[in-house]
Amino acid sequence: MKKASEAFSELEFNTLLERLKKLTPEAEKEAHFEPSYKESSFEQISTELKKAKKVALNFIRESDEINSILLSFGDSVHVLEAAELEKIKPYLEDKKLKKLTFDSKPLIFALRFDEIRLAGVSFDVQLGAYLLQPTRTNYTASDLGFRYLKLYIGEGQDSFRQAIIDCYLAYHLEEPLTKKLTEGKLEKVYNELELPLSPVLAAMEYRGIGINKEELKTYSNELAQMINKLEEEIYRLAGEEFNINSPSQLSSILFEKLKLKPVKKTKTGYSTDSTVLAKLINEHPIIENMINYRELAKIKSTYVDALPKMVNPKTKRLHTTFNQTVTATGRLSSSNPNLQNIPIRTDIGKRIRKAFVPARATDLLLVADYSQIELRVLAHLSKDETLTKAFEEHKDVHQATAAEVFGLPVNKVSEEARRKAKAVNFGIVYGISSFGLAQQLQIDAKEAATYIEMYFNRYPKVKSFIDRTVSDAYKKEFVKTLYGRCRQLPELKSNDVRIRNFGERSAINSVIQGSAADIIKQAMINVENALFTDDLMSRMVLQVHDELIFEAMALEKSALSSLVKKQMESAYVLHPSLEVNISTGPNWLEAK
DNA sequence: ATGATCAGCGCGT
DNA sequence: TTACGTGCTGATCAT
Repeated sequence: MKKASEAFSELEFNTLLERLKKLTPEAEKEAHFEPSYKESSFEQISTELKKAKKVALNFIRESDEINSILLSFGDSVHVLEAAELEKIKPYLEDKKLKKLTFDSKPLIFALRFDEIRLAGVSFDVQLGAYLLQPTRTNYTASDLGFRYLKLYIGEGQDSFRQAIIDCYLAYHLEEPLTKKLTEGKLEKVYNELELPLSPVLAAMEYRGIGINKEELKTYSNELAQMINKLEEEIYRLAGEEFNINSPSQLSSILFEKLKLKPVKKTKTGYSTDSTVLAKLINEHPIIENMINYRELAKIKSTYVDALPKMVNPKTKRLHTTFNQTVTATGRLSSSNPNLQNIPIRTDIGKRIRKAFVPARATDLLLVADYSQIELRVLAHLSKDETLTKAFEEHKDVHQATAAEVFGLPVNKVSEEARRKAKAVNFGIVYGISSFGLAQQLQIDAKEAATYIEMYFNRYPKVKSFIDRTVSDAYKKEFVKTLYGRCRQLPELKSNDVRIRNFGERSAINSVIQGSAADIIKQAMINVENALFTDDLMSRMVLQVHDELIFEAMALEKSALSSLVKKQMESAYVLHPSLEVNISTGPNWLEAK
């Protein structure tokens, strides 16, 4: 049983592991690990605290409030009442006393309410475990305790016991995890990127971003009316009422009742997604209404109605959570609410962005975005002269690609050709196949294959970079980014060619996307430091993969612009160099 | 009835 | 079936 569980874990077959756990009878979970703890007062631990070089730290919290303070010097976990926080404050703020944590960001966040700035966090179990295995879905005490300390820790502990265990693990996982990080040459990305980024993210979350609730409320009513009209029209054209939001009900209306020709299948029936609807647009008038309905319903339910509910009543602002241990590539993710997927493409969606505003109407939002960071990273890593030169000469890269691939002079590149070249560029970054490109461009696979062939003809070093990356990945079963961030690729060992192909695409994309993620993380740390050094009041509030959004004090607009541009462009010395565009406005729409 | 989970879908970079 | 995410609604199943 133990062996099998370990093997699955090793291969990161997460779902299999989960299933295995469910099958484990209670009896096999014997030898539960029981951490010892004792209720202590500040006086009882003050001597040890004074002489300590490091201490594991955790809190027991209820909503935003700290109930108990947990400290460990290695043996038993001390549980102190929250009332002792004031006495411990100087130790928490002392950067020379190393804090070992299980998950530092919530601790930093919790302390902010008591106006304590946690300093000296030298170890974070979650960040370390993530860098070692970025494709795992979670990093529980139970999994990590077993993996690195061979402890049997039951899942589903009550919150008190869990907090004690986490504190214990924060102390005792430091050595084995640090050793593994060193072995994997992950110290740089750990110490210089993830660890210092964590308090920056905490500050951004804490600050939040302003949103105009009333504007969204008005918009919700407008959308409701428009949706209502479309609904009636759809019912009329269908000849009956049905749940338009149900793909299965819609499918039977379109493909059974109205006898439209199915375009593609899903696991459970015929697809009704937007590409299918687009192909059916001339077959029946109901389709156009459906397309419009889908767009409005999506915007209303996901944004217009959802966001106002998430405004913090105390701060009147939206506070996202930036997840630092979720993505396979090293990107951040954002949740509750997700502020990394706010609409921008359509006019319907743009009104959402307009509702994102600074705290004071006199202030501004400033958006700083990296221009083509992923393609620049590709040029840098591949050292392809043609691609590098395009950036150095400040060309429109998609237009330049079109000129190369289609053999046209730049001024003869049509919108159509540029659009195709743009899809090819995206395809390269994602790890291309002619089938995928064909589907994207709605052309046949043969034509797509010639585009790809021509691309590699004109950018031979991109081709050799991709080949090198893939063959390296097969050899090592992992790939690394600019900063040494690692992604394991067990898919490359699969006997299934589709799974191996996925592994190959992941290899290419992870290096490029992950390196870009490294760079913007470095930039965030540097920008944050520079804001303090220059004593600016403006603050970074959001990150959306290749852009940073700031709340800019009106008087600081120009100082902030130059600071941000300078810090972002110098975050990493790339060849071709990094380029950042900056714009400002009274809301997020007008700052783009 | 209520909650958990999956499928389908579509928003962003 | 070109990468990486979050989250909505509806359907289904367990409680």
